Amino acid sequence: MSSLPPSLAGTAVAAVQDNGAAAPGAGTQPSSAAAASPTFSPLYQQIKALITQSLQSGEWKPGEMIPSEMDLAARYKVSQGTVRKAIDELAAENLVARRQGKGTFVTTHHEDGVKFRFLRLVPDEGEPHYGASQVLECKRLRAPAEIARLLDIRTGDSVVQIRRVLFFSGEATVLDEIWLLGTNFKGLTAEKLTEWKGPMYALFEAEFGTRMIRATEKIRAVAADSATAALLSVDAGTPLLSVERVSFTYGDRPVEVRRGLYVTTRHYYQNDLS
Amino acid sequence: MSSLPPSLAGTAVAAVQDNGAAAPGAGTQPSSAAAASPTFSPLYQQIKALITQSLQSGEWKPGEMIPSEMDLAARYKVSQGTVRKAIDELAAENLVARRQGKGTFVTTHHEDGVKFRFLRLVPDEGEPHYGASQVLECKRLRAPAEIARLLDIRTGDSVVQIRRVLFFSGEATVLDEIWLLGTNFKGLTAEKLTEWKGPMYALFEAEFGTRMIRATEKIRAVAADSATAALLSVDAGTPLLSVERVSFTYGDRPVEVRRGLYVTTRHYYQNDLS
DNA sequence: TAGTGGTCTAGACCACACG
DNA sequence: GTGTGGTCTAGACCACTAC
Repeated sequence: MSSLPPSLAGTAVAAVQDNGAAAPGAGTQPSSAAAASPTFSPLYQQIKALITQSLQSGEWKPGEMIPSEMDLAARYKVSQGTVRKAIDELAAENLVARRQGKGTFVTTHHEDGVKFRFLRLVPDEGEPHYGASQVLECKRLRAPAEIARLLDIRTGDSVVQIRRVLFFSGEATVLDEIWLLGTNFKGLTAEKLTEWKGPMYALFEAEFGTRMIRATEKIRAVAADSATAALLSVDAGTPLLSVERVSFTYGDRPVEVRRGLYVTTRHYYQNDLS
Repeated sequence: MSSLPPSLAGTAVAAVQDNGAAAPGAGTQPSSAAAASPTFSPLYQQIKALITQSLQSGEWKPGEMIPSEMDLAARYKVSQGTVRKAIDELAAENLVARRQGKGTFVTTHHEDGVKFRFLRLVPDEGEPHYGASQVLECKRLRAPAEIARLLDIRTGDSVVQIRRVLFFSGEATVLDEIWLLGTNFKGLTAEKLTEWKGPMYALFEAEFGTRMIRATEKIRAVAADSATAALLSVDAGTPLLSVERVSFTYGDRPVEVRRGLYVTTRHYYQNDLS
C-alpha cells in the first residue's frame, strides 16, 4: 500500500489547495470545500484532473491497477468519498474501470470484452467478430487543408495516412482512410500494421503511447465510386455508410481523422439513444 | 413541503424493507443495508425503482418538480445520500433533471433545449432547426410480422401507422414510417398530428401519457426507390440513411417502431463515442 | 484473513434561485 | 432569508477477490 513518494503527495495537495481562497488549516474538520472565487471548481473535479494527469503521464499504464481509494485519499489529503466521486466520473468516461474486490484499473483497447468500443458495426446475424485487416497503404504526407482543420494543425504539417480494408466473415466490409498526427506515430509502417493482430487502437496505445479516449462521428449515405466499389467487391453506385470520425486523446486533443465506408447489406450501425 | 400521504410512505418503506433478511429495527443506527439473499439489490436501487413507479403512475408529471431529496428521504425512511444516489442514476438516464437551487424535475419532450434528444440529424451549416412536418397518412391496421416482433406483440394486433415527411429549411429531408402500439394511441388521427406544433413525442406525452425513455437505432445506407425519391425530391437511387428505431417507455416496453429515410446531402447523423 | 470497491448514514457547509 | 441541489467529511458495515 501507499508506496507513493511523499514529494508527489505534497505537490498534489498544493495543487488542490490553490483552489479558492486560502483554505483554512486542513485538519480533520470538514469544510476544506472551495471558497467563492471566479475560478471555482469542486474538490473532486480537481482530484479527477490530478488522476487524469497521472494517467496521461503514464504513472499508471493501461491495464494496470491504480492505487486504492484510501491510498489516493491519503495522497491528496481528501476523504475517500471525494476520491470516489472523482473516480466515478473517470469510470463513466471509460478512462478507468472498477472491479469490486480487486481494484480500479486503467482501461485499455487490448481488453477482451471491450473491442467494439469504437466500431459500432454489427452483423445482422451472429456475434460481432473481429475481422481481418488488409493494409493498402501507409505513408507520410502533408496534411490537406480539410484534415489539418480537423486535427487542429496547419495545412502542410506532417501526417500519416493509412488506407485499409476490413474483412468480416471473409467479406470486404469496411474501407478506411485514416490520417494520424505526424508528431505522434513516427515509426508507423505498413509492416507494423500488418503484423499487428488485434485492434489498431491497441497498437497505438502499446507502441506509440497514444490512447484514444473519445470520438465524434458524422454519418452520411454515399454512393460507391468505381475504385471503392472494386476494393469492397460491390457494384459502383452501391449505397455505403460514410463515417467520418475524429478521435481525441487526453485533453481533448484530436489525433486521428478517419473516414470509413461501410457496406451495410449484412451489417448495420448500432446506436442507442437515451 | 412533505405534502405526501403517510399511507404512501408506509407502503414505500415496507417495499424497501422486504429486501434482504428481516431488517433490524429501523432506528437511527446505520446498517439498514441489505442482508445476504439471492435477490439482493442495494437500497438506492430500490428507492430508484420506487421513484420510477411514481413517475410511471403519473404522481409527478412531465415538467413538474418531484419532492426534495429531504422529503423523499423522510418518505422512504432512508438518508438523503441514498435518495441522492437514486436520483443521480435517474438523472443519468434522463428521466429527471436536476436544477440547482430549484429542485428536481421530471423531464419532458416539450422542453425548449432538449428537442433533439432523439433526432441526431444536424445541418452541415447553421443551427439545428425544427422543421415543418407533413403527415401523409395515419391509419389503424394489423401489425405485420416484422413490426409485431419488434413491438413484442402478436402478428395482426392493432397498430397505428403514420407516414410523414419532415422539411428542414424548406427541403424534404426525412421520410418517416411509424408504427405505434394500438392499445396506447387510441384517438390518434392525422388531424391531431397536423395541428400539433412541436415534437411528435411531446404530443404522445401530453395526449396519450406515453413517454419515450430510450431508443435503439440500426442504421444502414440504402438507395431511394422511385416512390421515396418523389416524396423527398431526389433522384431514384440516391443513397439515403435508413434509420430503424425502436422506442421504449417505462419498464423497457417497446411502443414505437420507426423507419426513417434521411437525405444526407446537406445534413449528417451526429454520434459521439466514448 | 486482509484488501478492495460498494453501500449507507449523519451532519456540516456551499452555491444557487426566488420572493 | 429560506429552500433546493451540490460538495465534503468521517465512520461503519457489506460484498467480492485473492492469498
